[in-house]
Amino acid sequence: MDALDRKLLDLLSDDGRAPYAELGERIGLSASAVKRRVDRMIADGVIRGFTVLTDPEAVGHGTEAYVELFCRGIVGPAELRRILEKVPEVIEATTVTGQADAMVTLRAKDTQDLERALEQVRAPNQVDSTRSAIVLSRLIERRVH
Amino acid sequence: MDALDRKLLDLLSDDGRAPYAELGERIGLSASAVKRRVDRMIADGVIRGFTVLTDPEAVGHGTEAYVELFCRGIVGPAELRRILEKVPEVIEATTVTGQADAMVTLRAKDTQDLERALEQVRAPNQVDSTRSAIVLSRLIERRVH
DNA sequence: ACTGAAATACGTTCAAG
DNA sequence: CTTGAACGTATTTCAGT
Repeated sequence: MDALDRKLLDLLSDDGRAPYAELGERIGLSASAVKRRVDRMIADGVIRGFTVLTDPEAVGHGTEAYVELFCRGIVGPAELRRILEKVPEVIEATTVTGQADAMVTLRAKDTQDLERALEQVRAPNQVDSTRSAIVLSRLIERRVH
Repeated sequence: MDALDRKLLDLLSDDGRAPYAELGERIGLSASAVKRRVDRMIADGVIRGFTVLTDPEAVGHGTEAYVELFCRGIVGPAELRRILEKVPEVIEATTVTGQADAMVTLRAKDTQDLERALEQVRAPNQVDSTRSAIVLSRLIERRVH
């Protein structure tokens, strides 16, 4: 992970399908040298993969919400994962510091689907309560790889 | 946006660099038909681009936090964006329903850098207070495109 | 560790169905 | 809208530096 690798990640972040020759041109390397570096970063786990970015609205996920989870007693990460895994609208979940036990990001078609998903999250009796913040507008969305 | 388009997005979500021929094989189309669909989704704005996924730890963003922003008086989205734009650790920011005015996601090298970023967010006198939840462990991380 | 060339595979276009 | 063939590029490997 030197400066060239970081530049490569920046360029791939902008265009994950950019040809190696073009990437090499921008950082002063040949296509084969670029491939070697990308391959090494994949092998080292620095690069986890390549993906497509879509417009959530167009794909039917126009409604997003941040939900804090408060659990009854002590609920471990493994148990939390088992609960949240079953809800397809859960696109991200982490345990966090603070009063809440977990922070969950939900994506649904509309507020009705969001409500249904929330009900599923709250259904297990390990979950005591939730605190939701529905996304109104996006201010910033940076691709930090 | 039919069922085949959705399948294509699912496949590209898993591997954004998958060859068209391979994608076509999986959904029962030729490479050129796949290309036409992908091109159309790009033109329609359904596909916003392709990117690389990295291990935040390996890239020097091991510390993440969700921060609620409470503002003094009425602060518009445009002004909020101007404030948060200046802080490179801010990777996502949205206005939300509820008590908080905005939800901000921060990524930093460590807790020290996180603290510095938080200070920058709180510096403008439009920001009254913040409420942070530092990420301890990832439970779920789904690529919903 | 990088380069450049050679071989293979892929992306892209287009006539035809 | 899709196919399949033809053509232009890109990827991939490897010998040489």
